[in-house]
Amino acid sequence: MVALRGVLGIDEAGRGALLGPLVVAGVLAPEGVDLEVLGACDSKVVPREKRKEILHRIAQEVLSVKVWVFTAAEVDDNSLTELELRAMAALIAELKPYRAIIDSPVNPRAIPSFAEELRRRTGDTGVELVIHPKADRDYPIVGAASLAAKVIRDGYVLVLRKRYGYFGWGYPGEKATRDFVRRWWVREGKLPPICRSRWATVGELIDPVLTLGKSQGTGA
DNA sequence: TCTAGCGAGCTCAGTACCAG
DNA sequence: CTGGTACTGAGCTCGCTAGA
Repeated sequence: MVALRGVLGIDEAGRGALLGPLVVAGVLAPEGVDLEVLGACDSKVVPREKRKEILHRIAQEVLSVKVWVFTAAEVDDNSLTELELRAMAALIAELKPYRAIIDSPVNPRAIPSFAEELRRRTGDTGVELVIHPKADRDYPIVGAASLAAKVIRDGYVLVLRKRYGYFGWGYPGEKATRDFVRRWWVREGKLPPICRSRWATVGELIDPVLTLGKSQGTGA
């Protein structure tokens, strides 16, 4: 296979979610392609229903769009940073970009050690690593990856809803998500298989007595 | 009515600091 | 030197408000 050298943007979706997968996406494009014109930007400012349409346009102009999906069980067994390192190293190894621009998943002070570890894992690919906080906002190629990750995660969520029932988008702040976990716990006596059991929120949801005790203790 | 902007509240991980 | 804790900052979405 002939390597198509280009710029790779990497971003993830679902990091803070309680239910559903963590998705890491990479978009490889030739340098010079104006993805901003196509709508590539920080996915947080794009309405959910428009993301798919923009991604479709972007996909027609880039060399490759790849995603890695980690289940809730995998998130339970590994740190989020470890999983992201794994996906990023695999994306770089497979797509062989000359430059990879990554939305930093770690504290700015931790970027040097994160970059060193990623470089160790990518070996002698010669890739230039650019790790930047809020890169999805500042680099259209990372914005495109951000959109891809969110669209793919949304797709997974829709499939999971069909199988397990409605649970919102899986974030702790959503009532639907919390209600779903509570109901499942009451009905099944265990956590749903799509739930990240080590999240602190889970303990509060399935142990209302403890939570009540805590709220009573801190109140009044 | 729709969209954009901002803040709130949730998560985790890395670093710095302090006590033993 | 080691281990625990606090702080900081990254991610995520939702909900409210203002303006077009």
